[in-house]
Amino acid sequence: MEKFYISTAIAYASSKPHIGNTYEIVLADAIARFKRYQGYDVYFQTGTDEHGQKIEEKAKNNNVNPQEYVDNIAQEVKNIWDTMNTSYDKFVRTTDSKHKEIVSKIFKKLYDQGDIYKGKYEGWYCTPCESFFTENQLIDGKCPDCGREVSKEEEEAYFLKLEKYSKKLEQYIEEHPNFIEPKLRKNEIVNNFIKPGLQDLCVSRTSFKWGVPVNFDDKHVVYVWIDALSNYITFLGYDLENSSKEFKKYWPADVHLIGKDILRFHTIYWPIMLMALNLPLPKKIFGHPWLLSGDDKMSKSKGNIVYADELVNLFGVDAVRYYLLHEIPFSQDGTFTYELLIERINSDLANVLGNLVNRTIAMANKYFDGHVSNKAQVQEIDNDLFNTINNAYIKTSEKMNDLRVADAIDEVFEIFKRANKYIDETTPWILAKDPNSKERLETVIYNLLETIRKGSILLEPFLPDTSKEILRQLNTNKNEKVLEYNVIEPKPIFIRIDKEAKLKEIFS
RNA sequence: CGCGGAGUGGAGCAGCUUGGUAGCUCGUCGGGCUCAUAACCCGAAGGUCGUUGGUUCAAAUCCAUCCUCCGCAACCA
Repeated sequence: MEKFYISTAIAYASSKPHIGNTYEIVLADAIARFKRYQGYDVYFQTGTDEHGQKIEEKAKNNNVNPQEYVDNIAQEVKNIWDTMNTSYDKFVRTTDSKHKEIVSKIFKKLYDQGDIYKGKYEGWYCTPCESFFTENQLIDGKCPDCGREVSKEEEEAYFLKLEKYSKKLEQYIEEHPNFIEPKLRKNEIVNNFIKPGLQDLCVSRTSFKWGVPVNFDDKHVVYVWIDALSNYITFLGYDLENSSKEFKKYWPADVHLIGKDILRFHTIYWPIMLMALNLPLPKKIFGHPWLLSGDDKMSKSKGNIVYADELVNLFGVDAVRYYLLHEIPFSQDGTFTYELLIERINSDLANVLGNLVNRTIAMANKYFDGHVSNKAQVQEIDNDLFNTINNAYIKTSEKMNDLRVADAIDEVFEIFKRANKYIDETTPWILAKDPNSKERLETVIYNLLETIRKGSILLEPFLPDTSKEILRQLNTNKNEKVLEYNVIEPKPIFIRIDKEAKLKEIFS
């Protein structure tokens, strides 16, 4: 069986993730589920990034030790991931002892072979704040935090030789046009960083303690990104000499799904680390766009943060999943508003899908007491329905292969739209009035039930609960063709929402 | 002149690589139907495709200029 390894970036455990951060795990989940459905042996990894200065500070401000702080946030992250019904195989945390051990080993190995060397880091130091700043971080030449004078200082630090691998990386990117996607992100990276020339990266810190110690020089801790990026291999069982079977099976990753803001780390530092370790590079780094709140980036200072669990309480998991998966374009930022969410729920989920299932099952009950079998009274008019179903699988697969998830969902919904039209074309309520049309009527209802069954199976990667609920009402379990249906009483899957009333409720 | 992207009917987007009647979803309006969640089906209105110029028999699509918005510009993650 062919393997497929997909990862999300590990969430930084400094605060609770908002709906934009949650987008990534849901997107990855849809891809992972679809690959499983296609028969791949999928490994899906996510987790939290728990070291670094920010976390140390946050913990201090909250009067807890850093470990307690990240334990708490990691649990919150996991809860949200679970609330979103995501099917990750492993939830990793960088404070894991085995992970830290391997990171230390990696650091030491790179040092021993000369890819990491000890040098001097020069920067502007603010004594009261005990922090270093770069030239362009300064505001009017003063400390950006407190506004006081800064002085030029040097400190010892370890550096990773990026320059050494620069040409090799550039060549790799050019030879693998799908390595960085979307394409515009590739241009940003190549033009802004690689072509002008890479400077060696400072990969140790002495200004704080919360990290993986450099085991041969304990004043230093390993730069969090070295630590964080390693998660993709350490938790799979990578070790310098004795890597696990899982590692050998699943590495290299097929897709690292990440936010566009951390592309630099994944397309420059990470590949170079891997080259230095003599490991193959991941096949694809996909930098997805952001979900904006209205027209603005979500941020605490703007007070426009929306959380996934709040939305789930208001609208249900699959409505939120649908919105995230369907409304964000491939390479441009998407927008979140309650108005748009409610409109999508009403028009797509309630009207097109929910109502279709409801009316079909209602007819099966009304005309046949729920017992419907294939009477095979097929007519010319049925063929277009059958074609739509067959094409939907092909088109959905194509879109998913390109990671165009929003377009893929549309292809699934083509099935449900076509089915609604089929009802109008075949007019079952008229057939029901003529006893001679009984078998044709049963064939029509049967065709509809089969269409809905197939559509809901294809829908599973995107809306797993909804898929399950539809199959429950059809009273069948899954995959192979059903010869005789015994449906139960229909129950609305998505209720239409009164937009004005709901908005009033939310904002009051 | 740092690099790159976007500007298409009321809203959100596709089309631009390989020029040739401008497309999708939602919304609006009209009609149909009644199995169903005021749902479903059909039809219509609505766009000089940011500006100006060029290439061409022909440009949303190629070239140039300008305007507006946005992303990236390295050691916080």
